Amino acid sequence: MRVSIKDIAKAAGVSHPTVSRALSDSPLISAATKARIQRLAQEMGYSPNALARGLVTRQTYSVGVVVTTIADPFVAEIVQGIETTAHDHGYTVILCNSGAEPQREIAAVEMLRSKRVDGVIVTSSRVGALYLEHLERIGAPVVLINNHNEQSGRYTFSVEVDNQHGGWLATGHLIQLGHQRISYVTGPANSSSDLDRQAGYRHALIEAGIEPDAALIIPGNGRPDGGERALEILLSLANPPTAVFCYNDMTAIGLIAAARRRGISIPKDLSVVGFDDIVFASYFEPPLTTVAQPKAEMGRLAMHMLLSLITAREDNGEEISNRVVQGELIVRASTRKLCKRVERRDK
Amino acid sequence: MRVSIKDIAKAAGVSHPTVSRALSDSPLISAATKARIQRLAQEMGYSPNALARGLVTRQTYSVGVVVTTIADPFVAEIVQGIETTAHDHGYTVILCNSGAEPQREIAAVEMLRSKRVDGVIVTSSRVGALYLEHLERIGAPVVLINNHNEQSGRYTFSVEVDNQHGGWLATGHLIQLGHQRISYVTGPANSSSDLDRQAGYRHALIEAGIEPDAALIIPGNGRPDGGERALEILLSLANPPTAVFCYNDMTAIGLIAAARRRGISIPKDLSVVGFDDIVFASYFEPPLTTVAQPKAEMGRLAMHMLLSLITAREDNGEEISNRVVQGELIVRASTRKLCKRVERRDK
DNA sequence: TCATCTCTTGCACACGTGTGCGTATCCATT
DNA sequence: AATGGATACGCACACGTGTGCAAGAGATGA
Repeated sequence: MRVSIKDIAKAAGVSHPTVSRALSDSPLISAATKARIQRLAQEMGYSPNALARGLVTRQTYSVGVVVTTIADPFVAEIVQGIETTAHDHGYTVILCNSGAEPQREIAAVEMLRSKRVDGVIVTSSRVGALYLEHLERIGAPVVLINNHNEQSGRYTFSVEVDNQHGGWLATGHLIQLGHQRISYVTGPANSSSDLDRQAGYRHALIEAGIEPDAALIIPGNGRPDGGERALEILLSLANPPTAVFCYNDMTAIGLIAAARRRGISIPKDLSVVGFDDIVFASYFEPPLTTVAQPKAEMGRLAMHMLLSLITAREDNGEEISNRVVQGELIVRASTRKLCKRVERRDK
Repeated sequence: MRVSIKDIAKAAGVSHPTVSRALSDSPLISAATKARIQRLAQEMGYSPNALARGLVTRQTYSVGVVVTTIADPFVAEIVQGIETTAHDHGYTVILCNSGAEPQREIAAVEMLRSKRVDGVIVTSSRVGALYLEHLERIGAPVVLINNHNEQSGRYTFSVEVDNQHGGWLATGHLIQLGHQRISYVTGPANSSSDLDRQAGYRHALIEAGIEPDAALIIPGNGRPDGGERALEILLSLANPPTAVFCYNDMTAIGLIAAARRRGISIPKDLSVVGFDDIVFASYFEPPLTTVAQPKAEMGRLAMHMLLSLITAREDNGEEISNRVVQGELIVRASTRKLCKRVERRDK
């Protein structure tokens, strides 16, 4: 049978409030009985009931983390950062895979609400207006990762990478290597991160005096198969590019695999840049040039922000604002200088 | 303010037990009031308090999942399987990274005990006797993944891949390709999975009439850097092997990267087999031949087993036993037939 | 008409913990 | 010796929910 503070109270010949106070190290209890009760609790194998405690204190010390799928290594690294920070502050993580199905997302949110989590971190790729409304109903602060939300509510904030700057870095790197015709392979449709990376790409081109060519924007989907298809489209172009910037590393990997099958050498015939710097980026052949997102760091930041929001509800809130972190260009071997090939300038 | 069943009771002009029964669809309540109360609950935005419910029913519908690190894509895929199955049965997953630090593991277990989880799944690489004892103290059933535990307790069982058979498959494949000198690069020290894979390796060699050579067993650590170092050792051998079976894919990747730097061609000069079939195995160059573990499936199985154990506590338990699943050899391009090279037979 | 039975609802308690407030004890001060 | 204050502890209630049991209201049969 499970031992409660009442059992300890009976064993020690005191009342249960005394035990409660002794275990929480209250100054109201004499040092002698405090020590006696603590030893007793230890001996009897007492474990405080977090449910009962949460019921009365209205604090559960647990946070919900909603992801599309934890099997995505990019997501997993973020969650790693979240969990570690949460643990260090005595918080517990409840994991929810939404699988990008709205119905499942709703169910997850309802569950978190029911469990009375102290806060929520969401790293689904897109967050519809309807979903955000549900999120607000939890009645707990919410932090979004890589989800730009225009009107951050009273208690919802976000941590995100500077996608535009990242796109600018990647494209600028290719330009500096001498490339003029540079493709962009898009990510999932309508994602704000895709649009921002693309904006950075355009910005870098214009800055260098290169006219952006709509034909060089090739649709992808953020997954390897999207990259594979993109390469085929790219090759069918009348005037194919000498370099390509991909929405993310997964896309780049697919594209490179397809290129290898077609006998196209990377980076000799085509330079490729990715985005994210997933775990294996340096182990691919060729090692992938990419824009690194500080994934674990972003998880840490999000959790810290959430902790601030949680405690800010009691204290009058210190000012918290959305946080934007910078990606970092990591040059490996999938890009190289454009040289000694006849450069075909259109128009 | 949060709405409780008492608030609904007041609004409906009934007592709170009536509301409780109406919402749980009890046959004791008339259809009319049941409908009225359910509609009222909907309107008032009622969300049941899982804490209070768990306190009285002694069921929390949440399970703890302890992993070394969720950032390991292999682990993440297992957790994906666990979470999906848990969700489908109305259960919630509490995630704990142990980071392989014993102190952290203990803390995690204590936290899970405090939260009164209904069960626990552990997929840390090694589980010491002391740790298992702590685990038992949770007072909830435990399922271990890829952790062979000799004496499974009253409520602890396991799901694991057949490591010995997997090692036999990998080595057999190399033998069939004509290789005679085959190395094995070990995993983390003293892990039972490593010993079992090595046993399968020896078994396949002996079966084929090849004398196992202790010099060909090279220490690794389960990570890429271990594989890189292994390659150097391997090259320094007087009579180097023509093929190598690595403890896992991470090791193989490191080994292949090191080989590339040394100008050694895979699979022309050296055939390489991995283990696990991590997500990117097919995207590496060359695509990796490996023994696939059904990761998501193992997660599913473990969760199903846990559900059985949980419900079996009330019903008299149906018989549950440890489960062993078979890996599958996946032949890609990192291995190939040994041919037309002078074969050096020792002794 | 009265007893019995079914249907519906309320009362009271329990789960385990935290906390405001009252009170008993003891020591020091006047 | 009486008063004051500090110290240490118990009483009672609250958090939100589930459930055994009693009780009231009708309906039905004798």
